[in-house]
Amino acid sequence: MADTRWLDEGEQRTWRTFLAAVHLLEGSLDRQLRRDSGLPHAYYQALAMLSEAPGGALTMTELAGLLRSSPSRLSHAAARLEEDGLIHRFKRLGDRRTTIAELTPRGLKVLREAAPGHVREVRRVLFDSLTREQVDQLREISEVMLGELDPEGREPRCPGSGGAGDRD
Amino acid sequence: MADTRWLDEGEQRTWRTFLAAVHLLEGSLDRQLRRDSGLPHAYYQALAMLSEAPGGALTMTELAGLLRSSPSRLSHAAARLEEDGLIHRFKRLGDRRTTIAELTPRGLKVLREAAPGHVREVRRVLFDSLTREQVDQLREISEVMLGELDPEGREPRCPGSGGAGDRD
DNA sequence: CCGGAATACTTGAGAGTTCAATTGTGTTCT
DNA sequence: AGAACACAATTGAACTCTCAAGTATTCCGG
Repeated sequence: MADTRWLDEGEQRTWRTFLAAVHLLEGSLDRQLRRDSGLPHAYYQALAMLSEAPGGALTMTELAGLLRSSPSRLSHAAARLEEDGLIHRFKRLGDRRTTIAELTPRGLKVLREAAPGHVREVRRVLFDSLTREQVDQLREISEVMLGELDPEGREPRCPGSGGAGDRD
Repeated sequence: MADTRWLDEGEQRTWRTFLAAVHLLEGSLDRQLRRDSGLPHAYYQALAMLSEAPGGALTMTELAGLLRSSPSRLSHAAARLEEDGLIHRFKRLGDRRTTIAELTPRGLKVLREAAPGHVREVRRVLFDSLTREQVDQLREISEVMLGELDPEGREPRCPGSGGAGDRD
């Protein structure tokens, strides 16, 4: 094991600032969504993905892929969302192993009501203070990271349009 | 309430890619550290901050500030770290309200052993794939975010040098 | 068409984070 | 000095996430 190449001055500053920013950003988003809609950010994202899928429905596996969530995490989330009546789960005839998650009218309503405040928050903590150039830079940097972390590369976006517009 | 300014194409792609990347990145770091040292990333960070503080000690409030952690979170973390013998807590004479957290020799050892693998992981998932320019861009972007999210602006870095070098 | 492997999802336990409430201590103002 | 306030830290409950197992179903090679 060769001796470690530590982070240099610039890298370390970047790394720590980045970690701090991300930590606060997630807290901020989560707090806002919980307060205004009762949903944690991750659950909101699930509803958002469903809303963009054709028919407002996806299999658990598809949804997990889009959210880059473990099956387990999604299962727990879906259980809660279903209990709250925001989605419902069912099986397709002829396939007893796949589960479909579908946005309920109530789920769509909650999503629609939460969306504006959420987008405002996203703008406030991120886009409002970044230049157009920085937004592009951040996308490229994120794509590089994602390439390293998720080589399979699930689709970054959702094709459909059965949903409710771009909810974040 | 004016009608919402939704994210445009570019912003949305940036936002989603960023979220996905960050989510995977945190998972990756946390998994690596837990596996190799038994510590979650947040706890590792606490040890790292202490190791850089003069005397390997900080008050809970100071440490919370550096980690951008709530007092509660830090308290729980400290309880666990103390139970594991990685830090210990005590009061200064003449001040019965402030608590000092101090790295133990064992804590320093654990940190030292965990550091190389952690830095390797940080390089692998981030710095290895970014250009020098992108690292600078990411720092600037993070600083902007941080400015918005933490206007008080705790010091981004630790002054001291009683510790064990730059452990991330 | 049978048996092993892969797939789809769920479950339960354990751990960390958050929020609200609490305790104890120092500070300040009159 | 005494009361009100602010500060430092902790606690417990609720919630989410992770990991490891477990169940059920489908696929596939011989």
